[in-house]
Amino acid sequence: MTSTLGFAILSVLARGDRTGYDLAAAMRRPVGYFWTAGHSQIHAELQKLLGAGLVGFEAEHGPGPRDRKVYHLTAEGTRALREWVTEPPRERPERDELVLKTYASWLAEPELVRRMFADQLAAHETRLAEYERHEASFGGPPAPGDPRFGNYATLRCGMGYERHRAEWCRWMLAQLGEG
Amino acid sequence: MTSTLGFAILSVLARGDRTGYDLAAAMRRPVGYFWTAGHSQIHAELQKLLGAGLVGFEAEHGPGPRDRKVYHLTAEGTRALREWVTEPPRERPERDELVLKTYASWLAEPELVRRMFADQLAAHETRLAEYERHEASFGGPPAPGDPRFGNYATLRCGMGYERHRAEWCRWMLAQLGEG
DNA sequence: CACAACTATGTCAGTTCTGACATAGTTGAT
DNA sequence: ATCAACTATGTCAGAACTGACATAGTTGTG
Repeated sequence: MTSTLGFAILSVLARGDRTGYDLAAAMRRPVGYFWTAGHSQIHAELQKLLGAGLVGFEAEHGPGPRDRKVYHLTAEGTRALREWVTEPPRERPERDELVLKTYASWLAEPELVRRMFADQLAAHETRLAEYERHEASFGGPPAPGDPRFGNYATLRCGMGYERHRAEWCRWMLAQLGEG
Repeated sequence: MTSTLGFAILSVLARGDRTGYDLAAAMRRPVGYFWTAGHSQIHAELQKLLGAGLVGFEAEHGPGPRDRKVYHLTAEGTRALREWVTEPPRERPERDELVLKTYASWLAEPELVRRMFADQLAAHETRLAEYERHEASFGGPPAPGDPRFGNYATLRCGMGYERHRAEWCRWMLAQLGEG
């Protein structure tokens, strides 16, 4: 019944109480690397989670025309999240615009395709360097019971992904003939 | 104006004329590896492409209560597709349920997490073996102007992806402590 | 002091996407 | 002969998602 977005929100809330605004910020970074949502969607989903009793909030007088609401997991929310975590994931990433373009790339001018992949390669290398700097700041993997383990493990996945993508881009450039 | 799904359809049609049914089959395999759509969405999108003049069709008497319609690219459709191919892709995959679960995995029983990753690893190894068998059937990379190049290049991407994922699963299992 | 950026909430219209429902002829296996 | 699977089209309700609009106090910079 609860959507994956709902569990994404619960995952962030499990690390500490947040406002909807803070949740939206987390949905950009670091959660945005593997799940995204705009703030309008988050406010709507919070209403559903509230209705299902998985989260609660405390209101305080805040900036803007409305109360500031700090959301927290309920006991039931924690239980639901814990159960969801180890259920086999149904979906693997199934939409990838670059791969779709590649599927149709035989139609296009090779030089333009080459440029697109060169740009992609540069972007992947930049991102990998960022991730590596970020990884260094951890100073080794946290224990699997530590919330930081989640961040570290997803970062490692991101690093592997960037390496795989960069390698594929290099392979594509070799196929297309350099320059 | 045309959605990415529209271009996915045009990409399939560029390889030969198809019915909506055939397009839906292609959207499962092989296009489904990087872009998915149900047949209801495909019929709706075909109406839009028709309205935009990017595709046309020829009707013939067919099974079922309605005519069978064989769709084809128009000259304008080919032009639009060719232009789209080398425009920089805006999106990279941004929803990955397994990674989201990993982000919250510190909450769960390590043994259950371990099992989930062992299952994932097995699935990736199976898929990689399938892809490798498929790759062997190509007998080397087609030239970049050949439609089969699109299939081959996306398959290579899939192989790299499965390898990267399997490696990450193995790393996770090592972190969690084997069995 | 002015102005920008940030904090913080929400609505709303429109698009996309999913899954179920509906219909009906052809083909192949037992 | 019967039955299942396949070919082939489409609708529809509802959920998910995007991007714009709306409001307004606080904080920091020049």
